[in-house]
Amino acid sequence: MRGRTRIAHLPEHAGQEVTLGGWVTHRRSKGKIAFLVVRDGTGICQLVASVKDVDEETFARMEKVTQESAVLVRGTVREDRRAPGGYEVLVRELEIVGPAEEYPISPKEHGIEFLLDHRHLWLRHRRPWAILRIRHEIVQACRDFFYDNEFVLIDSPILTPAACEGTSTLFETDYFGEKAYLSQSGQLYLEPAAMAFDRVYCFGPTFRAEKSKTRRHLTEFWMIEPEIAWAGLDEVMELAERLVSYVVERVLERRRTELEILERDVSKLESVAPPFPRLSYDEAAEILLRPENVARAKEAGAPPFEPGNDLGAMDETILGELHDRPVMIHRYPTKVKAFYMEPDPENPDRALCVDVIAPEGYGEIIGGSERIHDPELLRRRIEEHNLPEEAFRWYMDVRKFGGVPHGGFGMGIERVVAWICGTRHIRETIPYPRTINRIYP
RNA sequence: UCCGGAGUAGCUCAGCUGGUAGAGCAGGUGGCUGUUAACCACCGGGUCGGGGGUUCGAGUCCCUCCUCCGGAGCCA
Repeated sequence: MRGRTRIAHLPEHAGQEVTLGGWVTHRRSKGKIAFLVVRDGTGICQLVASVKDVDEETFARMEKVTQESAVLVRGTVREDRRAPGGYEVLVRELEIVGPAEEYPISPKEHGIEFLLDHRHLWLRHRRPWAILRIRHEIVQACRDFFYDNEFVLIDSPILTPAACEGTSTLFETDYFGEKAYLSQSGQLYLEPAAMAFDRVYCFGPTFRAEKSKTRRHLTEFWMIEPEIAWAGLDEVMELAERLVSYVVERVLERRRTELEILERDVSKLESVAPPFPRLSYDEAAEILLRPENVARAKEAGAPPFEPGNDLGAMDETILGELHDRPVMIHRYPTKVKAFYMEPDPENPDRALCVDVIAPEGYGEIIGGSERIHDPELLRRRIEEHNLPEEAFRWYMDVRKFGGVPHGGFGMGIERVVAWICGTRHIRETIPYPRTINRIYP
């Protein structure tokens, strides 16, 4: 609507008459004076009307308008420290554009199931507002980072003919009579593109039919995946720490208000800067096997760490707590990792891979590796993993036609948002979460 | 899939050793000239998750199924 002032810009209009459009969040009437708090997506603003300043009908509307009704207001902006945000609008005219029925989300507490059932309305509230604006900043920061570092955006397909890392966790769908699967990673498509563009990345939704029921899992989540030609594990790790540090810095710089709404302890984020501590799997294993850490895991009821196995949630928490910034764990046992990871030439039982573990128990946010570039080794691995060779023919071509060392990683956006926002559960970090038992709204 | 917990008003919950349903918020009506999740008074609101059983009597005890929550594994 032309001439509408948005609430975020009210301070620039102090003393002037403005038109606001917004939704009513609270109504407080007090006899001959009435207060309305409205929200317009950019901020919140208190409206005030006194019975002697407005006509009878306008005052009656102030007192009657229901929560979440859409209103259009004309009035004068005034600085007043009693108003939330420091500015309020003295109402002259109030039009109820879209009246609201009885609104289900009341100002008191609600359970998570109820809120998720009403996610489409819950989005209007402060906490989702803050989290999703930080998500927006994180995504934009990633895009800026890759642009500034000369990465080319190569989006990967979502409908795919075969698995990247095994078929058990794929969503299957029909593709004109053939089986197709929703993508669980863009990586296989990025590797060929890295040979064409040098540095590439993709960013899109990925789908995993894992029956995970934890606060770190979604069945549909967004992943940002860079891939670089001529890169080894060290370059992959450097890129990861630079990206994560840049993202955190951007949020601290531009989303202070949102972090305050979430009551995030920002001192925990301010220490995030390169270099991140690097720990080999074997060094991590040594730490996890110390008596105090074994006892700690036992106390929490977590399964004990077994050397040679992947790290569990508790193991990641213990390792993450040792540092004030994300920790990078590299060179996991080859057998617990994906088929395409390059073995360490110094110890082929270890893969040239890295997981980045966020602090404060938020767990793995990045998984990456150097990729196998020798065609014969890759062929053997595909065979060992019982993967259909035919489906990987084009992937083999990356090695057959000028194979070079290359590597990259995937970063789960929602986990990064959860960590930076300090939200306990990942389902709040995406507008419409998809979990094992939720596909509504 | 496994382990633990919970389903009672629109929402969040209380309801003891079995005796026939309650509070706050939300909604409605009225009052109040600076409220801040405003306040005060009054009013309406329930197949106690479904099914079965024990009992004179079940929200409460037993069996069973369903749903959700927390955690594990798997992963980003």
